[in-house]
Amino acid sequence: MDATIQDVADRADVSVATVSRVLNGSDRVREATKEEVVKAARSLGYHPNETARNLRAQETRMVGVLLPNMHGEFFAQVTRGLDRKARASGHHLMVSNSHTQEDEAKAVIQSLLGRVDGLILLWPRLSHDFLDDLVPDSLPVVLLNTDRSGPRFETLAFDNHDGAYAAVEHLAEHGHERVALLTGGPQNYDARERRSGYRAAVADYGLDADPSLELEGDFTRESGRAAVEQIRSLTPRPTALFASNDSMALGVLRGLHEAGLEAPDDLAVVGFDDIPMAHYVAPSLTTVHAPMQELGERAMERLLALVQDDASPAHQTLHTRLVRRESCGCSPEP
Amino acid sequence: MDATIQDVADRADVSVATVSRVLNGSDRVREATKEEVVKAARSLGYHPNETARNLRAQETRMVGVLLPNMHGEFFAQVTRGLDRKARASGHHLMVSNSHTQEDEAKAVIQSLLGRVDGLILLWPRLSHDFLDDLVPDSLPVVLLNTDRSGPRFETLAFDNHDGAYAAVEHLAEHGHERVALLTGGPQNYDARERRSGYRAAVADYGLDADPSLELEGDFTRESGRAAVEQIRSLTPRPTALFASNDSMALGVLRGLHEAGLEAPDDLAVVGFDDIPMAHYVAPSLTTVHAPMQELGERAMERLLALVQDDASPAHQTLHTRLVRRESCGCSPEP
DNA sequence: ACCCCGCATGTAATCCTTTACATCACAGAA
DNA sequence: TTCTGTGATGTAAAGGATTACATGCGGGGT
Repeated sequence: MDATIQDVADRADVSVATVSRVLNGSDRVREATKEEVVKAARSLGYHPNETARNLRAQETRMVGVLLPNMHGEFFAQVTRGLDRKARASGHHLMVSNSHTQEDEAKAVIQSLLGRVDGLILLWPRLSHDFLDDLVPDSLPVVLLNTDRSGPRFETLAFDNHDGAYAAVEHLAEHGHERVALLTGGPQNYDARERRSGYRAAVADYGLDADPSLELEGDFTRESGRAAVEQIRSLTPRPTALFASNDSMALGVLRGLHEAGLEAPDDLAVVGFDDIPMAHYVAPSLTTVHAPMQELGERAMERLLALVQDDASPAHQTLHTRLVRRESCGCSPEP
Repeated sequence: MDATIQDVADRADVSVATVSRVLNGSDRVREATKEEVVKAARSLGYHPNETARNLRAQETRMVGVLLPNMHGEFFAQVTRGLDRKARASGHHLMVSNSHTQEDEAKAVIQSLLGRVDGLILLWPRLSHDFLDDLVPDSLPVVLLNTDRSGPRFETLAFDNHDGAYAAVEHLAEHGHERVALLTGGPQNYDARERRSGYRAAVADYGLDADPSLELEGDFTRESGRAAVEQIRSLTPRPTALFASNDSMALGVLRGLHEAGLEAPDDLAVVGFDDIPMAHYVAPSLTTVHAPMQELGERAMERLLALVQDDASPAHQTLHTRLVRRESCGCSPEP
């Protein structure tokens, strides 16, 4: 058994209150006593039991984070932002990824419920009502990249519509008239918003509005790769493609390579997210930069404000911007 | 304030003991009482305070995980494995990534100390002694990809030496005689082991043992990209390269592309890790498969065994195997 | 008719820390 | 000398859940 504060008190021949005072606030305690206590604690290898502390303080300084199991790099970036901010204010992250089923996610949230001071959920197909009766009113929640309806939860999302619009606009400026879309599935919030940006740009620039140009993907690399087959079978063949995220765009580049084709000559490609890998493929990927790390940082900032009762739930949007590289036909930016 | 077990007991007109019994073991309790309690709990939106539970049970069912801030995809894979196993046995992950400084890591471990049942550290430059007096004896620890010396901590690592050997061997079989090495830095355990595998193969196959063929990298994509410059300035120029991880290998592919060169014709490239992206670049990357997710799963399994006192610290190695794709000059496996 | 046993439930100790309040000793003032 | 104020330290009550042990009630055996 680990040493308790009582053991330290005994060893230093003082009461537990004095030990606690020395170890925390260093209230007025006589210098000699202080030294005695510190010595005793060290010699016993004493570490305060955080659980008891948490129980007493009625806060855990822990934040629950729920992530979907896709999005390798995307996920890593967001987590980094979360962790940075959390640590800066002495909080810890309890992460849970790889939940696919709704009931599984439900179980995870349930099990997190009594242990965390707040919750950050990245869960693109979330329905609000569902959360409403799962989470107690007293628990602050920040939702990332999801529908911003309810007044109860804070939300934070990328400017998906404008980003997608800019991507398609750029392809139109390159002279493309048949621009395909690779979606991220009908359920996903980001995917729906990006599709609406695509459609708006198609309409505004008078591009070919053929519904068969909208191909269904699921945000995985593999679905991007598989889409190449479909694209080649379209007549007339599209000359450009907007993929709703970078993973799929990279899959498309791979698919093209396997078919002996190449971007941008055979198909101009633009992605969304600007994951680090977008730099490093050949040709490098033109994409819409989404500030993933900033998303994490802002989310944590806001959550901690909510926890400390310094704020009430709001709804923010993070701006995106197009990054021109090779896959659209530009020469890369410096 | 959230409802407590006492509130539920009052509402259901029973004692806290009965409530606890109903909510947990469902000991022998009269059916009618049970229903009454459940109803009361539901109507109050009661969730047990996990902190109190943890204090009483003397365990938190939480595991601390410390990761370096590099290795985007690598990290994600390992975490996935950890999470899977943890959740399967009702445990939670407290992760901390992006620690770079040693004292920062120290602080993180300190702050984790009273809150977790065990620790999993992925920390390639770790020195054992350092941990020895930081972590109390009673806390189980699993070290990943690090030096396997002490008897106190469990360790788990890839078979780096054999994997690297197989990679260089394969390049030799392709007929290459000047095979360069891109290292992961002198401090890093994985990097050192992989270098020793490279050297062994170079010796066994009578390849050019020129020390200037060993280039220093740091496991980042950028260092791979930068290495291309150096490789081109070597005389005679190496015809093949073994990069100590996939991130750097991908950087090399990118660097080649920028220089108007291409693998495998201008330089055959083999990596290490087999991150998912290795499939998806063009040309696809021949690499040594390291079972990252399995590493995570095994680590968690072992840690939980240690926590439950079902085991004593051991030292395991996970086998690696070469995956032939395009960047070495092979045609890809089916 | 009496006793005992078992089932359903209650009482209270315990986990470890923090902290409001109590106490004690001593110095300086009257 | 006695009283008071102050600084250092101790005592004990939370905080919320689990659980060993205690209690009380009713039915079955003799």
